[in-house]
Amino acid sequence: MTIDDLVEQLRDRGQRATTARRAVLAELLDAGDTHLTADELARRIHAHHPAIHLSTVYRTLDSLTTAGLIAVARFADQPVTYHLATEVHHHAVCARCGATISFSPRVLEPVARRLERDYGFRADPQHLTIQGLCADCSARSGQSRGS
Amino acid sequence: MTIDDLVEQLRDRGQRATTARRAVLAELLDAGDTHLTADELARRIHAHHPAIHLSTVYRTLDSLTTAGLIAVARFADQPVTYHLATEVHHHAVCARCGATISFSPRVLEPVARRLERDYGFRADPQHLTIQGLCADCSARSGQSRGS
DNA sequence: CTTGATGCAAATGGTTTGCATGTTT
DNA sequence: AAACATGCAAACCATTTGCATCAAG
Repeated sequence: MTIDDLVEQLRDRGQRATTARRAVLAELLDAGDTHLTADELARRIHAHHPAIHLSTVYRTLDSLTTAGLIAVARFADQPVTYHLATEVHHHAVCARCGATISFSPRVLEPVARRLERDYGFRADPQHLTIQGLCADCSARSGQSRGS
Repeated sequence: MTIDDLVEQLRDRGQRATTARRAVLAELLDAGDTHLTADELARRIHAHHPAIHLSTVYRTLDSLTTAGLIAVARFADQPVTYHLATEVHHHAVCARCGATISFSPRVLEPVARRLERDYGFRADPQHLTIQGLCADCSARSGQSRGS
């Protein structure tokens, strides 16, 4: 997966390939698994393109999301984060220490089947976040439970 | 489940039973399944207690959440909503028409088992929202999108 | 009467928007 | 050239906070 691939996809969806969009895609590609907020993206982009404004980053993220190139992830109270949509995944977040685990959509298949069977609902979970306790914290805390 | 029950629970957790808290609990009880935003709550409360300030509602919601009496639900871009924690449930939200289905935590058990087995992660999903298409929209799939 | 909750106003922080200008096609 | 994207500053909206006052235990 290269920036040119992404730019091509962009064009295929009828969107223009501007400097800002290339820059956003480049940074997201560079970030790998890491999810970035609009602000973090803007900061990184500024290193190479000081003129690209935060508001443009927001608009760009919006276009790219609409185009289906990137996906949005929402963690608790934190600002929204973005990542390439190349591979869907979900998160398990430890409520105590904040550790996050990524897991495959396959894990949710039983749920999807159940919702389809019971309600005719066709689940298409884009980015789920499941709370809980990671192995370490759950070992350390025994039965007592935090908020 | 009555307001007095709730107030008792509140006291049990060492929190004070103030007018604001009673009012918030009363409205949430009255709302039933409907999830309310802080603003909606404040508006309703104003009918009986015009002096209760929105910021107090926020603080109250915070206390009640900490006390475990109410739970938070986050829908897409909308402001956070609250509901009584009497019974945990999750939501399937139609990405097209916005229809929501509530489903039981039992549906998620296979996922919880899987996360525990694979990662030692003990899931405690407080309020999940799964996107997808409701039966109706998925039947007439391919149309324009409402809000 | 002590601790904690409230009202108010003002601040915060993430995100959006109007408009004139610049860039992509 | 036409359509669209951008920079900037200002608006927006949900939520939070400092502080003086008030109510619950």
